[in-house]
Amino acid sequence: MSGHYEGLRSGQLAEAAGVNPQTLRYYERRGLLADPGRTLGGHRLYPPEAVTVLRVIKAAQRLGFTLDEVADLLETARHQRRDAGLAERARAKLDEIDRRIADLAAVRATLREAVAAGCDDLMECARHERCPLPFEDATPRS
Amino acid sequence: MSGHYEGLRSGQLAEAAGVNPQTLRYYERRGLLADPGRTLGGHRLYPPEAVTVLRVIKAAQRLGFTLDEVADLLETARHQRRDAGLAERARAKLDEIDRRIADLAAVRATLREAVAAGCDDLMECARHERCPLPFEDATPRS
DNA sequence: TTGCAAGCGGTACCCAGGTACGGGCTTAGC
DNA sequence: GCTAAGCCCGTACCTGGGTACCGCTTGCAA
Repeated sequence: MSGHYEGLRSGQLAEAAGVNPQTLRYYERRGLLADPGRTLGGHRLYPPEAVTVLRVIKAAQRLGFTLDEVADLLETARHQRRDAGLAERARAKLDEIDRRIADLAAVRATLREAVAAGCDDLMECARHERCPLPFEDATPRS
Repeated sequence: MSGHYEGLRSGQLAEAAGVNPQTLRYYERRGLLADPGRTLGGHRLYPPEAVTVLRVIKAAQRLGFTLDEVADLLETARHQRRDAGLAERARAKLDEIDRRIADLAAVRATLREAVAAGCDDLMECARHERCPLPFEDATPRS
């Protein structure tokens, strides 16, 4: 019964989840982590499930969701709403990622052409026509 | 002979190149744009070639080069050095882009699996095993 | 009981690539 | 000569995802 509390201190949670302790406070401010309980002295005391929440956050980040999107996803999950669950947002994110891949593929093609054409000096290429580099203004496209 | 100067004022150059006038000063600070001449009153006066330089910068950015890399590329071009021309850096950038595409493709595959598996709630998935989402810690891989 | 690590809140800083603001000058046209 | 627009410089702000520093308080064990 040594007067210590149940749960994890911020340092322990940070350690367990592999993040910086400061990041916990940051996530709390951003609404990703619910306000934890406190000891009498005001130190944070997290329930063990917090480790899972952090792992979920990191997994979602790896899938390309921003912290705002993750906060939203968690909020939806907490309130059992069905308005736009993970599946739908995952589909939207898939489209986004497909677009990013397409953009990168276009850039890759251009770079390949530049290498193939033997471009070796940007300014030179810009002057002497017939260089594959896209000097004309960007097509906004969005 | 109305007493006005030859060349472009910053507003004209910005307009011609499709950038914000503030961006010109920013590029100057970053070493991408050489210090232009000045009028007697201290206003910048750019040679017409500056438009080309700006187009080159924008083209290189579109190809995924950072401003520091572009500054380097232009510096190399100006001094006629052969130490690591555009071609070599373009090849390095190609590899970088290939890696980014591969990362995105992996994320895409995971998202597809999650959608296919019918995941609709992050926290639920994290608890009930057999969800394809990568909750285990990231493989650093770099 | 006392010593010291760990945690507290608030604020500032980091990266890139810009953009905005404000007070005061210059320039161009009439 | 006058006026309006344009430009000067310095500085602060923005996004996104954190990280660091500070002086002070708590927790806990020897």
